[in-house]
Amino acid sequence: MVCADGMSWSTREIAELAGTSLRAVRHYHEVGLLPEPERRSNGYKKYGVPHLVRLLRIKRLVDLGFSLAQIAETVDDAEHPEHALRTLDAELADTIQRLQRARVELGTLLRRRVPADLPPELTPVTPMSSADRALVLVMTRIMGPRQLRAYGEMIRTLPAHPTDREFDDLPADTGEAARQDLAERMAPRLRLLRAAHPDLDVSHPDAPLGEESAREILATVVRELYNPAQLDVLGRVAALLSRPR
Amino acid sequence: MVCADGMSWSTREIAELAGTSLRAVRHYHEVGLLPEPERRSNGYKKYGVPHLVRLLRIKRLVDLGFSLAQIAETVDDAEHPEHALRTLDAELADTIQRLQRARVELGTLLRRRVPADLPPELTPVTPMSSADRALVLVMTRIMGPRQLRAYGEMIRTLPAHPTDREFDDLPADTGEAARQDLAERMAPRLRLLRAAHPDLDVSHPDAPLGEESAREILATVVRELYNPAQLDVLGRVAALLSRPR
DNA sequence: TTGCTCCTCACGTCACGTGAGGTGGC
DNA sequence: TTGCTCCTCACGTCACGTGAGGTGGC
Repeated sequence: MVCADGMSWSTREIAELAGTSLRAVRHYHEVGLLPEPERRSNGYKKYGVPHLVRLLRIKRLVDLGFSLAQIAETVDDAEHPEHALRTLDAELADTIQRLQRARVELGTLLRRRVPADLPPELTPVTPMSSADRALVLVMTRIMGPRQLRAYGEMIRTLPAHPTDREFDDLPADTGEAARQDLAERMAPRLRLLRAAHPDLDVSHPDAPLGEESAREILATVVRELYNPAQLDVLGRVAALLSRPR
Repeated sequence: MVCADGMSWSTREIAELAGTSLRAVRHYHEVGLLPEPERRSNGYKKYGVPHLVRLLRIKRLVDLGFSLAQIAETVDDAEHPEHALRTLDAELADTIQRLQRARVELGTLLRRRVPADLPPELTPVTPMSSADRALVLVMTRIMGPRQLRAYGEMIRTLPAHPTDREFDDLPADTGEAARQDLAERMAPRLRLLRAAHPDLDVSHPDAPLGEESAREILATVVRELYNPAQLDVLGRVAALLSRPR
């Protein structure tokens, strides 16, 4: 490939020289970013110095994070593309923030060894039933930011209580006496929790959906996540809580 | 949409509830991540609570950065997918590093208001000719890390010199006397630069390509970037430098 | 003849976006 | 009849990756 007055390169060679792939070079031809060079008599492409320089310029801008469309606009005017640089910088800053937030969550999930389907700030110290996890997941879309904060605070600080397991494992055909008994043992604790977290009140018009539909959705979800006995207990607890003690 | 025993949602509704797009929901059907719900009599899809919960789970994992293929593998087993979490975390860390490096470069480019086609560590304080810029770009691929460091150090600390512009603007038909004169005025400075940056020596077998091809490529590029008079001056300078003074 | 490199289609990837064209209930 | 929502194809996006099938010089 060495001639008297210089050198020329094959597609593979120029790709390797520039540190990109064969296909990338061809792709830059296809989109018109890099002109096709002359051919040898056998049809092989014959790249020269100008192609190498342009390819290196393209690669540099690609590595910085520019799209090929942006490169096509900026690579030719020698002036300093300040606006493009600032825009890209802002986009990168955004992306980095998103990824870092994700990493913070991943780190918390790994440290606490909890299931990955809930955000850590809504995950209690003690394990949850899958119904409870599903409910929390729905809550993240139903509640407004203020309610969610209160909800998270409650969940994270929730101490284990004997009635938790009892409720989670309640058979669908539990008798009325046992249901009433469980409700009466759950009520005082829930009363305390509500008093400790006043922002939890659903009537705060904080929600993104409006109170009406939020209530409706919540009711539907609860009805499908828990069995009849559990639903009955929840009803009894609500009745106990609505009566001033 | 409210029935006696609960609620069901249209595709648009469930998408909005979950905070994703209509098309995303349909895409999850297509790839088998989300089962299709039953239809109403008119063929409309009728989503229930299980769909909502699954969709929320998918969205959560997508937001964390998992691919749909990974989600398909992990969303079903309730156990803590530690390996997947660690792998993703490492990938995110890598990506963040890359983006941050790009931002550092962008910041330098913006502060120094220099053309974007060169890495800042190889950009001098004084403006360069486009031929010089092209040469530097090629050097980044020809030199090894050690040489590049020396080269960058030299370029960044390079003080302006009257012969710079004179060389850049040298007409192709410059007479011999003027060429010799310019070469003699350039030589002392280049001798000093070489002495100050010993690692610049091309015979360091530091390069990724091997010394032989590096020399060849460099020669070709130089021959195409500068005009005959400039090349002649470079030859005369080299001759002067090779003679001990 | 056997490898090796080069060439040109052309479809695949990933996670959807974006119409096109048609139906159903008010 | 007019809007509105829903439906199903099916092609487009972005920056290439990945063969498939053929040629040319040693």
